[in-house]
Amino acid sequence: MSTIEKALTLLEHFSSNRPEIGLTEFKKRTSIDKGTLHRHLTALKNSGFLEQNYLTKAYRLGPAVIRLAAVRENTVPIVKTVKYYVDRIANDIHELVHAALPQKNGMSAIYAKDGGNHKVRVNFDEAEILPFHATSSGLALLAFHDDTFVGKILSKKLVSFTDSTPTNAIDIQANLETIRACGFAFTDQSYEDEVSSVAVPFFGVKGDAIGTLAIAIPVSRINETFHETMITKLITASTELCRDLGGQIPTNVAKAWATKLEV
Amino acid sequence: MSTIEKALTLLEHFSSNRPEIGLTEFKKRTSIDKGTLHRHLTALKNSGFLEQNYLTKAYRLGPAVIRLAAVRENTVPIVKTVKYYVDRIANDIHELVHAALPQKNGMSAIYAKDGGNHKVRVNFDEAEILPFHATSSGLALLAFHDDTFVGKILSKKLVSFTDSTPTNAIDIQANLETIRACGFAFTDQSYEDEVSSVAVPFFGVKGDAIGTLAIAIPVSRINETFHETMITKLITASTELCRDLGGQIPTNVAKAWATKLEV
DNA sequence: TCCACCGGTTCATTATTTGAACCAAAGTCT
DNA sequence: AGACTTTGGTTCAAATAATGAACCGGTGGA
Repeated sequence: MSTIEKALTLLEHFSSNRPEIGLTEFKKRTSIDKGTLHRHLTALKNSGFLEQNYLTKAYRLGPAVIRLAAVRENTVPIVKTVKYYVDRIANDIHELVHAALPQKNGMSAIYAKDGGNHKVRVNFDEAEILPFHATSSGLALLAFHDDTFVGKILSKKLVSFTDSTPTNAIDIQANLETIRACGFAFTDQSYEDEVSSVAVPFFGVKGDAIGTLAIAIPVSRINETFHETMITKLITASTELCRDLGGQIPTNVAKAWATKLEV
Repeated sequence: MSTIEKALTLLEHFSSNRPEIGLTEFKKRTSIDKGTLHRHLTALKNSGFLEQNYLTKAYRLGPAVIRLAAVRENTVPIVKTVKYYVDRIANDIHELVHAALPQKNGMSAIYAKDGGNHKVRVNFDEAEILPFHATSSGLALLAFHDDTFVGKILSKKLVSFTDSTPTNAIDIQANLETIRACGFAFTDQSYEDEVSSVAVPFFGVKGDAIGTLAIAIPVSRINETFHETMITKLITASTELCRDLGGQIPTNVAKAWATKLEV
């Protein structure tokens, strides 16, 4: 791993929950030498990717990322495009809907909308990293991503979040096979207790999965017909989204989705 | 300069105008060796900061920046806060208003709104880098930034964009002195022909300039009273913005602004 | 006053970065 | 068709930058 990658990996530690991280805390989280860490953090600071809380000396993300995101969104307006469909589904089914993109170690939600007026609702932290193996978003993406990537992810230690988190690579591989066949992923309390979720991938120009649309829902509100409704809504939205983005739905997925919609 | 900083500098070359850059084009723009460039670009790609157009092999910004910007905006909601004031001024004076943050080599607009219904309007490219020495935004920021930073900027070669672009460091230093005294910056066709602009800084917790609010306007529509109106609107907005962000307006600026508002 | 903890720095050792030359593929001109 | 150009990408010895154990100085308790 190059120095550049090592340094950029540090940025992954920031999230809405953990917006500021000090030198010592970084050391605990990474087991990189303090000297090295300091030099990397300083480099990131000099480049505008980090800035320091001048009182606590803790680091937080800097203004450079704002500009880059604006350029990216100007180039490939995924967030804007995805927003329309997430909102539509959320308003339709009154549950928490989100869209996520893959990062190195998991999916990152780029937009979420809770269409619910329920008292019990799924708590959702935007910009958190959702682990690939424990979430429907993650599995839906892996199922349609290249094998080397999947292999890399599944060869790492698979953290257990609940009693139902799948941690056996072989089981997961089998599940991915199922997901490939039916075109969507379903998980039951594998990341958070009492929460189930359904996800479908959406595809880029090469027919590769570039992101996911997903619904998270308290297990108490799931039943057979609602399950079907969610899947139908997701499939329809993803189909339109792929068209908007100029993406290509792989033929076998298109077929699986078509049969699902017919029923 | 560390390897990390060198690599991150590459990201500055992307803008809305130039969303994709190939290896050879990078080489032309940077005079860095092709081998090195390729390794850096690959590292950025591996980290999700870049992705490649699979047909042309050109690089463009990747999905990692979206997540980071979301976290940053969650941590320090500058864009959201600034939007309110930019919109307000734009609707008031019917001209192009924007807010910008400093990057390494210039200001980067984070939000812009054209409140105008004129036929002649200023063309504005969001996420473009506005050079410090040639724009009112840039000068307004430099005037209230630390001297070492200013020195570093002014010691570089100052590119000329129009016949009126100031390229003499001493003249600019003198101008900064004036800006410090009156609390705002004014430029006349120094970056684009036929366009004038006015800018005020806004301040962070330490009383340091962290960004600017600015108005760009075709020279044909400028007159004495409108000039004053613009400055008043900007000063009022920046004062409120600093309050929202928990920023501290340096006492001499506060004084200058107060006298300006009284008139 | 002492001690622990914080961010930050130093410098000899070590490992990575660098870049000139090279390769392969795709396009372009004759 | 064949030569030439331009593209992205790779190689490996030489040059340079990254590394990390030990150290520094300030701060906030006990």
